[in-house]
Amino acid sequence: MSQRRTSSDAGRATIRDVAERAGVSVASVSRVLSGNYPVSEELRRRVMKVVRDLDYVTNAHARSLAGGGTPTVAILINNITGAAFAHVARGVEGAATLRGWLSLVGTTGDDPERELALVNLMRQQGVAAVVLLGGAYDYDEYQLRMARFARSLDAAGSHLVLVGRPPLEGDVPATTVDYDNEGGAYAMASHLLSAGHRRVLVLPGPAELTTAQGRLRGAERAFEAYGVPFDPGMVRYGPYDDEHGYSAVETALHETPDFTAVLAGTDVVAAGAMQALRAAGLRVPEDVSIVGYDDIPLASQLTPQLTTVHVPYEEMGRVALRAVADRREGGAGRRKGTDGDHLVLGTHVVVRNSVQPPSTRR
Amino acid sequence: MSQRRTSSDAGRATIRDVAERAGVSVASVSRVLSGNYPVSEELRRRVMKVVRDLDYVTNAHARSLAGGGTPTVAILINNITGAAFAHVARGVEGAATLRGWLSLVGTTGDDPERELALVNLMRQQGVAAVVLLGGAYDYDEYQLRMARFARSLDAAGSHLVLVGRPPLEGDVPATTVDYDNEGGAYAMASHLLSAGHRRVLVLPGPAELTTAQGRLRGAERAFEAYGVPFDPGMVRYGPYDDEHGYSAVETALHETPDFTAVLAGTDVVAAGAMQALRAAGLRVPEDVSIVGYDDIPLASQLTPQLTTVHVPYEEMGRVALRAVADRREGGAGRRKGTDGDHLVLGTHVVVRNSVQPPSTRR
DNA sequence: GCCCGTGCGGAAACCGTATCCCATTGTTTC
DNA sequence: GAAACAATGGGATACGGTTTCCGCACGGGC
Repeated sequence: MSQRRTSSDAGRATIRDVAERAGVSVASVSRVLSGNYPVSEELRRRVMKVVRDLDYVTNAHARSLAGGGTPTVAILINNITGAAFAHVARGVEGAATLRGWLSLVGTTGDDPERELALVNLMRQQGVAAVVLLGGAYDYDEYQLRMARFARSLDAAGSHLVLVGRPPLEGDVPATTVDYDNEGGAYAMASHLLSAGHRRVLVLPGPAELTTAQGRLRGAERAFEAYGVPFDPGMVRYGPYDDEHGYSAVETALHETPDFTAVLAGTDVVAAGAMQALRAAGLRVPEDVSIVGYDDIPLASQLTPQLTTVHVPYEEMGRVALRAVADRREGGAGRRKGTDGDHLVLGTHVVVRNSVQPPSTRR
Repeated sequence: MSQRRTSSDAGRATIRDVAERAGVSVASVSRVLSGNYPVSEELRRRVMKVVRDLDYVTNAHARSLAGGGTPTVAILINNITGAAFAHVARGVEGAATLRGWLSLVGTTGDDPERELALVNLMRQQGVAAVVLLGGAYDYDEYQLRMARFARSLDAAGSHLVLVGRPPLEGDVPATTVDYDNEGGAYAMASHLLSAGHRRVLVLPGPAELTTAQGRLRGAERAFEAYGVPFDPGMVRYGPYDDEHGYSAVETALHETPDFTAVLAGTDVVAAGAMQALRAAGLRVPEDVSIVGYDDIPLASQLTPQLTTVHVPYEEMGRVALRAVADRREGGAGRRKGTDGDHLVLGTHVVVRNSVQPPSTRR
């Protein structure tokens, strides 16, 4: 009633149409096309000609129902336009394409409901893996939720991959691809400290986000290592966007104006912070040094170019895909809980022009 | 031989498993789940309980084979990490999600071979539409190639949508969603001219790219309208990236150093140009004014914030999806060549802080 | 009390492809 | 020259759903 095929709807050609028109059986056409069975040259020519004439392509749904089919990987992401995760997506997509895999993309918009709906949708699609990108909100429910996803997917012959999130606790069938978040922050803060900065404004990001927590922890550890007391009053949480960077600096300039450097949780936050400093008549890095995190293209487009922590986002994407591909080839029956299900990639500081020893002027 | 199911592979639960376990027929389960047929409360409860127990989800492939299924839209893009087209992708994806549609993403990497392969792949997937993003290279072959795509997809009950590309000539079953590219460039150039600039360095982009051509044309028209002779020697073609912006300005500072403004084909190019100017000891906008095109987030993150042309990328994505959705609801049999298959969205100048009347100093 | 209409559940026919198994033909070997 | 064999094509079936067509049981009206 709601949907009906009109007779005028030619629809797409089926393998039967091809077989009929070529005067051969359906099985033969299938064999010519998949090429995994010996066929005579004559048959191949006849079939291929009709295929070209009809502009026939096989129906992927039917094919995957019948057993064959292209493996598909689903990429779930909060926000496509975030540069960092766009790079991960590119890594996954690129590696997938290289193997002839397909990639589906869905955005969750930070909504747990949509996340659930999307995971189920992907389960319906029979995807080979679901890759979940981005820092997680560290609510109690998170672990349970992800564990449930992992088990559901696993039971359906699929697999959950967490990228840029903390690994799951316990014996959960999921793979985690992570980077040395805390270590990067440690190195970055050390860089500032060794340049002589002592009063540092820290903008870690949203307090509940695991990446922000790790970056803050790294900074604290660096202060400790340098024997410099860490002042919690210099920490200002807020979203990972330039507006927060701007307003946080603006406020700090009133409340704790003695800082000589800004440790931003993200390059984008650093960009906002830089603007606020400029608006206040302060020069970067002469008056205030500033560093970011992520090393997205923006970092080198700012003036001065931003010293930041390089995170191998694209590589993480590739690694994530390789992990699921390997697991799929190596027999799906691999024992759960085996190692190799938590991969950690390194980070490193990229020194550019936004850091200078503190000026004596301020 | 290559692939075999082990008996230990539980696989996913089928509708038959659910039916059996609930002690009802397969048809009943299907009806409960799709909800388009009256079922007793008792039946619904029984079935839903088993569905939850088994964590069952329907097989999307089987479903779409049998007629139903979620419509899917394919987004084909050169480079996921380009900010502008990431926004279009978000528009498409968001609108798709809103209607319960799915989105597939593929990247072509500017390779015509891959583009062809992907279009065919999407055809196999039976997608409702293929959305092709990005400026096109204006080779002779382009029109033929796209026309072929359009007809193939149309014959298969799908549809081709070109976003940010010039419309196809002749009676081709495709939809184009475009923006007033030339008009935006015209307005942008006029803005510079009315500020008093006469010697303007123009960096339109790659000479063969349709968007670059349009932007250059708009600038020329503005010069004409202002009665200012347009000097072709001030035009420097090159890729849409910051390195080109940098090197073009660097060269120009040697060869034609009398320019007082830079008209960049893209915000990213403008960012590179700005860096080169700074490196040469020139201030923006005091010594040289600079404008971009696209209005991506970067534009407002630079210092000074960039005056640029706003292109409604996300809106274009939404419009593109709406176009295919409408066409699908309104009966696929809509006469080809009817109007409504070329939509043009407006652009406008966003004035920020990177333009100032030319200084007398230089 | 009987008949008929209504509402709900079941059996079966597809959807388009891959593949197993068997039949046929041509080739080789004794 | 016949039999065994390799090569190749065809028929049938399975994949997991949706949907149409039916039949059954139940209830109300006469």
